[in-house]
Amino acid sequence: MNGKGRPRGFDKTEALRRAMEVFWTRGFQGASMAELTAAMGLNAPSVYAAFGDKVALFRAAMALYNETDGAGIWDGIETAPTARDAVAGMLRASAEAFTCGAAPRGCMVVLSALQSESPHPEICDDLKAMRLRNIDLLERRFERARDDGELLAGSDCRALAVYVTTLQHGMSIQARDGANRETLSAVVDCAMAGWDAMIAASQPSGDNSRRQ
Amino acid sequence: MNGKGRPRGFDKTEALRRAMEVFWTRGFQGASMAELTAAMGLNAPSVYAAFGDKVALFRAAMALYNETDGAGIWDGIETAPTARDAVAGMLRASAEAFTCGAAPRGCMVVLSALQSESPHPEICDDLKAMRLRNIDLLERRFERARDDGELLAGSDCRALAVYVTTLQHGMSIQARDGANRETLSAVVDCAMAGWDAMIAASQPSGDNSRRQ
DNA sequence: TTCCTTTTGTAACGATCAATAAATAAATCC
DNA sequence: GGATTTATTTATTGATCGTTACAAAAGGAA
Repeated sequence: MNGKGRPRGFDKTEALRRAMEVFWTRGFQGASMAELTAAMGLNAPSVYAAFGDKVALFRAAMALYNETDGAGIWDGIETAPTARDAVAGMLRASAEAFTCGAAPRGCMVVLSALQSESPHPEICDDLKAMRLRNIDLLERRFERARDDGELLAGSDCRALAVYVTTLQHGMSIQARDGANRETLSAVVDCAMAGWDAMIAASQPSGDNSRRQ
Repeated sequence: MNGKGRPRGFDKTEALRRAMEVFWTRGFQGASMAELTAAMGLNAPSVYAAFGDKVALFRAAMALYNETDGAGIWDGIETAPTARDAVAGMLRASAEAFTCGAAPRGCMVVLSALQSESPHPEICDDLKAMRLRNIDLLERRFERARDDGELLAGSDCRALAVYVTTLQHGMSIQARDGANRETLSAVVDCAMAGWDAMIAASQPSGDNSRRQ
């Protein structure tokens, strides 16, 4: 059932990689099908036949991103020996990935569809779910570190996880604004310099009333 | 020369405020003139006569944002008694502004035009310039704190300024993802808990070679 | 009143948007 | 070889994009 009919005349993965770069650079809304098909070196019907409509094409490109350029950023969270190493490794991997060669700056998950109330909320919901999953991943790692004694028994693991991802999201914007690898590394250095004091002070939420 | 001709039949500032909310929510690209004019309660020719084209309308809306919802976030940087107070005040003001009433979540400067290579790079450049100006503002405040002895003589003020703005940019994305005021406040608590250790460790850049 | 200026509503402009119909081309299966 | 199936090319679809002619409407100035 496989080799029936005229064979496809292009490399599907390579075409998807080019589409990914366009989505990554311009965002979902900013990438027109005309530009996408041109970058893929195809005519529109070939794209629609191979990937479906624009939303499906973006989802496939997003999946490819997670397998390629986006991989390796969050992979070390579970395997890192300590929570501190997990955070430092993820942030330093981000600093590298966000300023890597000719690839678009910053993270595709953060930058390619932020306007949730768009004609295609599905796309934005997908990306949001990925971001929230990363928070959960960090939170679980911190809970394990709390069980291991690396973090205090009263540590607010959720708050720490949100803090770290907040910084990582901001790094994507800095990268888009032109920050180079040294600048992003300096940001990570700042964060890690404060880490020990941060986890020493982290407490279960409740005294937010002292907000000025 | 003022009262000549037919008087305008709408409140220009009120109409601009409604346009601002649409741009804030949908972004520059995501906001169509059809939706903008509908939200403003006007027909297209009235909008073009009063504000010019879409780019000019966005710039006017951006200026209004800086005077209203966006005001008060960065105002305290120079006047705060210490650099620590400046950072804490700015971040806490952001946490409030990003989760305020019925207003769109997050910061319009960060969220409304991130795709720099768009058909309208001018808009993105404007916002980028605003963000870089905030970094400079923080850097200068930190330099003053260094002269005052609050920061060490060898502190890397630029790196600290980029770190703080990175966190603030990330907070906009968290707000868009649904983070409430307590969550953002907890992020600020984390940052401030690490602040003293961070400024104690901040050194002039140069040993970034120990990046893993 | 009669100009003169500006705003308003209606309707439409060409361009671009995502998506597709129809016809041709190239492979396998019988 | 003939039939079938899939891919490619060309051209086009209706919808929406930002923007604007045009003429009626509403004020001050003569």
